[in-house]
Amino acid sequence: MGNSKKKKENIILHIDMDYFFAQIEERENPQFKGKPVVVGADPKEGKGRGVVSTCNYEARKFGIKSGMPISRAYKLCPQAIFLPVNMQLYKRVSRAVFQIAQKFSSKMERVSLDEAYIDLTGRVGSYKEARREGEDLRKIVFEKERLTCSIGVSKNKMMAKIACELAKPDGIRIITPVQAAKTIASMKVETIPGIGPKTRQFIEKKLKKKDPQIRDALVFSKSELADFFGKRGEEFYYKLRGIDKSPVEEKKEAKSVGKEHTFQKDTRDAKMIIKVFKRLVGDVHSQVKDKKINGLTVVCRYEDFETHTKQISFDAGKYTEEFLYKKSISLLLKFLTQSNKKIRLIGFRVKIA
DNA sequence: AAGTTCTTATTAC
DNA sequence: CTAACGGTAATAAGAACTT
Repeated sequence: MGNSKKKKENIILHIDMDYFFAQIEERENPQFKGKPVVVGADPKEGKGRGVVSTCNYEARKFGIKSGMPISRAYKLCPQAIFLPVNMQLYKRVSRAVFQIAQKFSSKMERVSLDEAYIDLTGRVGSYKEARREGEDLRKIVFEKERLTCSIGVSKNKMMAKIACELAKPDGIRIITPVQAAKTIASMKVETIPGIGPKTRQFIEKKLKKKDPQIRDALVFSKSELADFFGKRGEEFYYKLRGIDKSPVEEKKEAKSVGKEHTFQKDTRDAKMIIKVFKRLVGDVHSQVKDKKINGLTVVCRYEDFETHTKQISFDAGKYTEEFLYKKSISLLLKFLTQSNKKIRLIGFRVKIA
């Protein structure tokens, strides 16, 4: 390759807003600053059923974390400020932030309300320059929105995200290509996107070692990983080595839309269940009424957390709410008939053609 | 036997 | 004293059913 088509060096930036929902609440309510703030379900004196969506660092000092049952968060810190999720507000702020980010490259992939990847390949010529860009972005976001964020820069999406994790909160971290593999070697295998608790447990069994590090998992060959984990296995082989070829691309249209509801108390009250279900169908229908759909799924979680689904397919087309309701209600009723257990959650989802 | 459809498991934010 | 646990979406794998 010693000619004119010298390959441009890939440079990817990952931006992640710090404790996003809670930080916005602090911004809107300065009197919260310095106090523990928890955004999520209503704790209801410790009897609430939801989870923590986001919390600030003061709340984390008490052991509270995202995804934790709100009842547990309440026990850990009953005096915290518990706030409901104000999604409208967070969406508006998210749009403002990423409008700023967009100016740094037209190639941007928003992963969620608070995270995005930006492809700087070709736009900047070096990691030194990329660092300056990142610092710039952080500065502008803070000046315009009074919110802090963290940024990671590296040779691919996965490494940029890991770099960002290391930068948190309110920081920036660059991992150059030569540093990549070595930097992640001592991290837990769950650092790799796609490796969650179940996959980790499987790896633990294979290695006869708990909390395996990435370096430990390097002993597996590509074909071994493929045997263990199928299609994902080959990906893991590369990711464990810091390699990730996935492109930065705009989020595509949703392939399905759904809604779920967890009851305050587990129930078999058909009136109530049907009433809620009807609302779910209506809400989903209003989101997709001008889209062609070709299937639907009904979800039921019983009191013991056992979760089942029933689905039907039909010809792609635009359907009325009544049609969707008629098609789905019979599936829902089967869940009531086929078990005497109380029901914890019901859900309704449609597949977009 | 191949092609859909249905169901569950896992992951991520 | 057991068990704390949302909502939304994607993807993969395998079973079940059709053709």
